[in-house]
Parts: sequence; C-alpha cells; structure tokens
Amino acid sequence: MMTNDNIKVMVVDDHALFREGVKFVLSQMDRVQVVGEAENGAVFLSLLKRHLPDVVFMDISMPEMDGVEAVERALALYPRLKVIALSSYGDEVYYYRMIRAGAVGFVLKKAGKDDLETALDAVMKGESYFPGNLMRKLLFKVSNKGEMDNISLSRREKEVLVLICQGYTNTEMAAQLFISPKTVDNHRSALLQKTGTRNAAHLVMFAIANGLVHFDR
Amino acid sequence: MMTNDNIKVMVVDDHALFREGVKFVLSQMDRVQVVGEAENGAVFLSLLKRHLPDVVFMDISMPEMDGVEAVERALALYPRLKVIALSSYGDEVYYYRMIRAGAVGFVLKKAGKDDLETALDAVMKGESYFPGNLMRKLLFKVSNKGEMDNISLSRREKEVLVLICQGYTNTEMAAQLFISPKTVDNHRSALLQKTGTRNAAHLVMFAIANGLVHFDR
DNA sequence: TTTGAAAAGGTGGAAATCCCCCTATTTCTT
DNA sequence: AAGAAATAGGGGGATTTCCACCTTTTCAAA
Repeated sequence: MMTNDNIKVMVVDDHALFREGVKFVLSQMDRVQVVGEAENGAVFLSLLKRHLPDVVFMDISMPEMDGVEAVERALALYPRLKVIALSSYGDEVYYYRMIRAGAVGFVLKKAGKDDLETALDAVMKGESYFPGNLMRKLLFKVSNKGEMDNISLSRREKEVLVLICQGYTNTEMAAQLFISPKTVDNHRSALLQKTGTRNAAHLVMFAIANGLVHFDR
Repeated sequence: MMTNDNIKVMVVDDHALFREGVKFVLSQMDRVQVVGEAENGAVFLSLLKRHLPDVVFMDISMPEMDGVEAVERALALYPRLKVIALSSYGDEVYYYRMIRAGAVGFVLKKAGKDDLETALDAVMKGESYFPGNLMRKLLFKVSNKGEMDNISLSRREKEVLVLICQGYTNTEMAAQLFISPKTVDNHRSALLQKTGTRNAAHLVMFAIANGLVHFDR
C-alpha cells in the first residue's frame, strides 16, 4: 500500500487546454494527486473503476454525455465520491439539476486557483462549497418559479416541441407522428400552459434558455 | 533595449482557469513571453498599448465585449497584431465574422498544446492556421447559404425580432414601437423571408442559432 | 383495484399569423 | 441627381394558432 494521505482527483472537461489549467493548478498543491482526466462523461465513467478518485472536478455541459448524467451514474456506483461542478456562463440552468444529481461543490470557471483549493478542502471535510452569490441566485430562482426545473414534459410533448422549433405546422407534425393534427394542437396547448409561455415563438425561446432543446452541441 | 527575439503574447478569455492552462502551455515554449492577459475584450483593449503583444490568443464569445468586436478594434489600432481565435463548441456561428474581423489563426479549445504551438509558428511566419476540417465546414456553410452572415436585418427588424422572441403579438409590439400593427406584420414577413424560415417559432430558433439574439450571457 | 397521468381524438370559435398585392415618404449611397 | 434601402402604412384572404371544454383508451403506480 502506498502513502494514502494524498487526495486522488480526476478532471472532466471537453477542453484539453482547460484541463491543462486545472491540472497545473492542482499539481501545485502537494497533497493532491491527479489520477486521471476525461473529455466527457462517458469516458469518465469508463475510467472511474480504474482510478477510484476521491474527488472529481466535473464540467457541466459537454458533448456526448453531460455532467449531470455522468454525476448521477457515478454516484450510483460510488456514493462516497465527491463531485465539484465546474460552471461557466450558460450553465446556470443546470445548477439545480447538478445539485440534485449530487454535486457538493461548485467552482466558476472564471474563478482562480484559490477557489479551486478552497472547494477541495471543503468537500474533503464533508462540507459543501458554493461560491458567493450562487446559492442566492439558485434559491431566488426556486422560490420565484417554484421548482422551475419540475416542468416535466411527456415524451410526446418533447417530440412536438422539437418539431415546433423546426418550423413545422400541426398538420405536418401530425403526418410525421402518425397522429391527428388535433392531438398535436392539444400537445401544443399543454406545452404553452406548462411552460407559461404565450405563443410558439416564446415557447422556443424558453425551451432553449432552459435546456429543453439543443441545436447540436 | 532587451533581447527582442521572443514572441510577446497575450491571452484573452473570461475563464481564469483556462487562461492558466494556456499560459502554462505557452510558458513551456522558451521563445514565448506572456506579457499580459485579460478576461474580456474591453480589458484587453485597455492593456494593448501597454504590452504591445505580437500575438493574441482571443476567446470568441465573452461577456462585456466579445472577441469579434475586440479584434476589429485592436487591428484598427495595431494592424500588425496577429490574432489567433480560441474556439469552443457553439462558436461555429462566429467563425466567418472572426475571419472577416482579421483573425489569422484558429485553435479549438479541445485541442492540445501542440496545436497551440503550431498555430503560433504559422502566424509568426505570416501564414494563417486553420485546424482540420474547420475551413471545410466554413466553406461548406458559405457555399451552401451564400454568405450566410449577410442576412443583415434593419434596426426595426431587429427590434421586432427580439419582441417576437419575448412572445408579444403584433398589436402589443405596435404599441411599444409606436407604429401600426400592420407595419409590424410587414417587418415580420420580411424577417421570415430574409431568414428563410417558415414561421415565428422557426425564426426564433434560427435567430438564436445564428447569434442574432441572446438571452444574457 | 382504483386513481391518475399520458396519449389520442374531437367541436367550435376567436385571434393571430402568414402571404400576396400595393403606395408614399425619407434617408442613405453612389 | 438617381437609385436603393428603410420606414411606414394598407386591403384582403387563406391558414394557423390559441383556447375552452369534452371523450376514450392505456398503462403504471398506490
């Protein structure tokens, strides 16, 4: 058995240069040992059993598999893993989901090396770490919209939503989904009602802003 | 005068940890000297006269002032500056504008240290550097849509567009803009025709995907 | 086993959009 | 000075969306 008082860390982010930065900063902390890295959630999961890290710094939005899903799966396998989310602008939408998935720390990408160390210390002590106004923002959103992420759309509603985004009319969607135009219309109404939007254009805006639809990523 | 054969470089990106990564990689190249960094275009411009870099690695999308605008202004002042754009997913939309603004190199953020050096060598020799399929993608887009960035919207059309995204009806927009609902309708038609979209929902999708409207960033 | 959500479908009407056509002024740009 | 945009406005009609209220079937969870 080797000396076991250093913290084994993994870094997951799709930008190699960013990983380089995090690894460099972490390597300057002598009790930290970077045992692995990955460019997306899927690769991370495949490396997990091999490296068994204590802490993982996890980007939130990545291609292939995003941070939220990766964290859910990883914690299902290794509940003692500490997850620190790496967040950049545009990720605000996912804060709530990331916390529900089990992240115990957040570091803004625009933050510096000190924040990385502070977060690491906190989670290793079993505490959680949320920088500055992040918690405030989050609580504000939740209190404001009442669990705003709980807008759960049914399978059909999601299908209709993406078709709306692509500019199809009810009749065209009906033909593609093999259902009546009237049913599509009903799904449409349900979408507006659930999201609290006023018309299709507003719905599309909302859907993108809340990560309900993507372009490609 | 000091030894003048090292390349003076600046790094502009809103993520401190990412800058750290680029700086670390660059610092391992002995002929390179990192003379400054900035977290957005505005700060970069204010530091430009002080540091007079030969090359700048410039993120494309940043808060405050984005890379395209920063490059335009910087090159207006210092035409001999070499600009290498740092691109991540979602930035594809801006490739064309970035090149028109005067960027002579592109590095994907998911690329590694070698690409950084290759790009640097290329631009210092007066060449331009575009990784792999980036040029192909770009040319494909241009040939496909015929200068797709040249969808230039008038002031009014832009105003109407953002109001459409916010879910307003023609009558409501008319009241806000102090014009007739019929005129708004005409602008609406013009928007659909110019963008080649089929209806308001499709228009919103297109507008966001092409950077015509933003949420906040 | 009942309760409920999801999916499918429907009537009907008011409102809004989309898409042609057209005119007139103003304001930039050659 | 001429032409091209941009802005503003309109008629009219076909299509689509939005909304309120209603039925049936299916399927999973309490």
